[in-house]
Amino acid sequence: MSTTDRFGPHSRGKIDREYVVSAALCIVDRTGLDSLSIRSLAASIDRDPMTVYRYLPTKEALLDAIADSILSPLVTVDVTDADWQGQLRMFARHYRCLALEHPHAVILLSTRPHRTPLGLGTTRSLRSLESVLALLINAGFTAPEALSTYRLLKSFLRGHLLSETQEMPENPDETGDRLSLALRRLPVDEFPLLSTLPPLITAYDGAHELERGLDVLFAGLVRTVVPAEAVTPAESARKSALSLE
Amino acid sequence: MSTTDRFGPHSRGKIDREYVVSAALCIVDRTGLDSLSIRSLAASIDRDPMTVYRYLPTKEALLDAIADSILSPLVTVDVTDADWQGQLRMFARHYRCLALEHPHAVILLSTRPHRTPLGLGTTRSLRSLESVLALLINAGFTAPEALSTYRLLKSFLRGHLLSETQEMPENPDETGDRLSLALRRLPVDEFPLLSTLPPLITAYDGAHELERGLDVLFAGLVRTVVPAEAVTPAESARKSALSLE
DNA sequence: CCCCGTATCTCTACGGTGTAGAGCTACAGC
DNA sequence: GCTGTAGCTCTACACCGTAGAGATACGGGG
Repeated sequence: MSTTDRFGPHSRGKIDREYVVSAALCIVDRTGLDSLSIRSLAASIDRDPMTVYRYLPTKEALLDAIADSILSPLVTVDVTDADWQGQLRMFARHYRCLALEHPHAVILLSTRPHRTPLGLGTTRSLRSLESVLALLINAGFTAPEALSTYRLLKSFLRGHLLSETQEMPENPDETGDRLSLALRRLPVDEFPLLSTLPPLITAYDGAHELERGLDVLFAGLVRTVVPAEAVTPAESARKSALSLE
Repeated sequence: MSTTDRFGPHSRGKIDREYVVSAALCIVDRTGLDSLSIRSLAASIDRDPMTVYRYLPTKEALLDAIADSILSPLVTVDVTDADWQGQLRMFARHYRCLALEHPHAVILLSTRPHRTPLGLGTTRSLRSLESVLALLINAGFTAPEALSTYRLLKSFLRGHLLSETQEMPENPDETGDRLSLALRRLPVDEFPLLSTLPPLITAYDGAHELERGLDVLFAGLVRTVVPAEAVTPAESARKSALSLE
């Protein structure tokens, strides 16, 4: 029984923190957040449970690391672009894309790190905050406005993704049917709208909903904090039409 | 050992679902969500753990019930008021108020019920949805616009409250100090803004942030979906043609 | 009166969890 | 060859959610 006695496909090679975290993310993607335990993770990397603690001090830290790893490819904004709306839109779309690659982990993104002002902690998220602030200030926002706008965008993104992953259960058809059935069964006099609109409610398009939200948000920002014409608004509106995917 | 053998202060009276749920909420408020277990709950009502299952089928159901009970006093909107912005603002403020009474449970509000389209399930939340839809449609929104707007507002509220409870850790002063210290220690060349703005970042006012978000949102809505001064139905019909696909 | 069905609650037990602490194993450098 | 150390494992503990069977008390019909 020497060291290299039994190597699985690739399982007995070198292990590092990143590998452990990605194995954890893999479990979450395949079988849901609830089924991720230190023990199941250890089994998936063919090690003893306690080995995990060589790389992560605690399960909480593991969850934080997962969230961080999902968001790690998040683009940074082009600070020099005068079209701040376009830049923020790209940023938001990219965030959504990254998040939706791991629907079972979205709740981690919206929820972690907890109890840390501005949700910073990793240098990466600091970088994205810094770049958005710079973008907005370059576009004529005051510092408080820029900060507030960043928070507004981030809150909306979090909430939207939470909503979107809730609206999209694993079996869309069946759930949609059950839902519209349930709605139609409501007392018509008490819920005149809900018992009438089910086809509308059932049809949910997350990408479209995000774009619409961004439209409203940017229009509102232009109205309330940047009354001067920063960019040609027609242009950015036109660009919103052809969305990401 | 008769039925009324030992009555604690008030503990051995009648028990019902509502009482159990409120005991659970009490534990969450006092000692955090993590410390709520079926067993700790049972101890707090001086019963055997299994007794809890007389009233709630599962711990998941308990968490849903907690979330529901927090939101249960949520006001319904005055459908006849032409000032939809004012009504929605009141609605949002009330939501925030209710949520912040239970900071440790905010995560439940934003997160449950999971995998249920529109987050409905309880008749109560249906009622609030119905009333907001009616309000907006009365104000001249088309049905799709109204629905989309409801979702937008709800996403923002969720995200905002998540953010706000993260920004407000239990010990504000110490954390604020640590934070601004950490920020000041950043490499100035890489983070010119962040290492300069800490006083701004440290000062966070959730109520103000919410109002600002609502300002932006409403301004944006006026700009993008209700440019004319409301209500003429012909007009809103025309708008619906070009607005939501 | 007893008897019994039912509602309420408890006991016991099972398989799972995160993780503390000590111990094993294999290799690097002297 | 010896030793320090990095990586990993073993054992154990306290706790968790909850299934299933049993206790206990009570209201109503004989």
